[in-house]
Amino acid sequence: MIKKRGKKNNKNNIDQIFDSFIKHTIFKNKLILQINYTPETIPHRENQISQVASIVAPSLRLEKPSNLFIYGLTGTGKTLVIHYVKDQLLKKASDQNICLIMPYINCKLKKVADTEYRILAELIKKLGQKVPMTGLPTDQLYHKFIEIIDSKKQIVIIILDEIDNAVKRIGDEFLYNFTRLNSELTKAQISIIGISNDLKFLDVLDPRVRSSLSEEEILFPPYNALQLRDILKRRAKEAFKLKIVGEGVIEKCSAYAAREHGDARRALDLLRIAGELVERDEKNKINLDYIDKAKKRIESDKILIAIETQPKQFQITLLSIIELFKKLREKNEPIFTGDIYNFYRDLCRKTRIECLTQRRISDIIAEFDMLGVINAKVVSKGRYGRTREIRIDLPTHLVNQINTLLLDSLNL
DNA sequence: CGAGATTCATGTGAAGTATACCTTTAGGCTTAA
DNA sequence: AAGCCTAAAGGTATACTTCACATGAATCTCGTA
Repeated sequence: MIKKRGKKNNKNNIDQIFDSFIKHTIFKNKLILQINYTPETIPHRENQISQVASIVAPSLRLEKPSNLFIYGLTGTGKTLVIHYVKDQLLKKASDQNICLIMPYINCKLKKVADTEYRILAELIKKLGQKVPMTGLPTDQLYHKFIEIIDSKKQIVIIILDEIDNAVKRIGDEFLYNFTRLNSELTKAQISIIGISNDLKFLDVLDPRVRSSLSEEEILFPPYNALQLRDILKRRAKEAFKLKIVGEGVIEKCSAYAAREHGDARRALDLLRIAGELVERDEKNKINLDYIDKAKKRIESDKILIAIETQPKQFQITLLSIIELFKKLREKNEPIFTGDIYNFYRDLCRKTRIECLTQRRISDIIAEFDMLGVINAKVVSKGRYGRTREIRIDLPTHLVNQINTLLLDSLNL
């Protein structure tokens, strides 16, 4: 989002920008605020850490640990704790010369690990072998996987993050297969750690899968404002230079995040983005205004990135929704699937893009609903049929931003 | 007037198709003995 | 004869289409009070 400047002094300007970046940095170590950073200590999660640790500990004696199911809202430190314990355990295992591997898979990543096949493929890739992204029968991947693992006596702990996402998409059969994998193994043993953001996730599982997956369960409660403040303080101290963080900034961040069900990731993002904004403005103090600015930025950026990476047909569909939404904005009336499809078809005709069926568009709309970009609800309008009632609950400026992004990316 | 039938517009599931990609296999060509 | 390359054959996953049936409340119909 760098503003375009005149071409005349381009070089000078760039120089200036770079120079001020070097001179003006307010960060001591920005990595610390990044979400994938694993700190040396994880405050307020000691309990969970020791629980997880005691559950996976048997692996150090080459015994199969119980399957574990972890759940809690976003930003409650689930992934962080798992990574932490994983690192410690792997270190210990290599000290003791024990064969232990713990592949970590995030099942949410679209086009990477959102089908049974792709999860397996990813898993095999993590183990250092390559498989084609299409063309092979799924059970052949299972065989290959088993072959790799069963080559020696070892413990394999598969970590499936955001597992609820995968199950919603493709059903729970693959979990069943995974849990039964042990009976095919002779030397190695597998156990599974599932992580879910959805607290009710276990209820929708097949009872067989459910009982074997959740031999152990750990709930991660949300952080409260005090704990968030503590976490932020510790990280801010490491991340920023002295006297950068203004009065009350930490408090405000943690208050915001506490309101959003204690999401620590959010609080950290807030602080980091605020820092980046300050830096860009060449100031050297983070004050409360910047937190507000950062809050807006985060919300829009997340959505914009998600949209930018969608396939073309998804983008056209969304564009149709937005165009219709703009027409109806004043009246605040919802949009229906049929309207969208008509608009979409016209758009395709005009731009000579191949046109999908309504059946497919219906699914695409449902996917956008899952993504949270739009708000779709199936309603029956009695005599006038049944349809999805679609609304967009995003701030106007963001809708406009999405609109231009789509026009841009579709070359319209 | 109210219970039950009808209706509409589309949701939704299942099965089929097109595409892109994979492995296997057989034939043909090259090569080295 | 052995080795290597290539192309065809046979197979799969995925995205999409086609077909067919399911939904569910507003509206209609018609018997009854």
